[in-house]
Amino acid sequence: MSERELRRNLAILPIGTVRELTLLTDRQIRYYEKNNLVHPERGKGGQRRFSLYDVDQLLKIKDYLEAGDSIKDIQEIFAKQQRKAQEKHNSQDALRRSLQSEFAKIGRFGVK
DNA sequence: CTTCTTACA
DNA sequence: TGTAAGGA
Repeated sequence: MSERELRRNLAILPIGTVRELTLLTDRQIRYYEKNNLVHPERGKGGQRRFSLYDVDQLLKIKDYLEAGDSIKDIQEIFAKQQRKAQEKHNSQDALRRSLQSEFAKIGRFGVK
């Protein structure tokens, strides 16, 4: 994982901050978590710690809900997005391996 | 004071 | 979804 991704997924925001950032109520945020739409970590005392990624997901949830989608619809949308992201990663990984292989061949001919 | 869970005159 | 209750 890149450092950029790591920071985006750093869970440090308390629910109060997330509430202000998303304009959602604590009730709604916890409800969406119960429905597996967001997965905040738990810190001391069982308190939720959200990452910027979680905030982003919550904003998407709000938009989808306002667009008329149900919780289930959103669960499916996220599942689909996750599959696509996975495929993209696999693809990039394959390209990386391919390039590494090509450069290795060139290297063997002593080109410096 | 903030957050957590549970429950519903 | 809101909100009260009772702890942490």
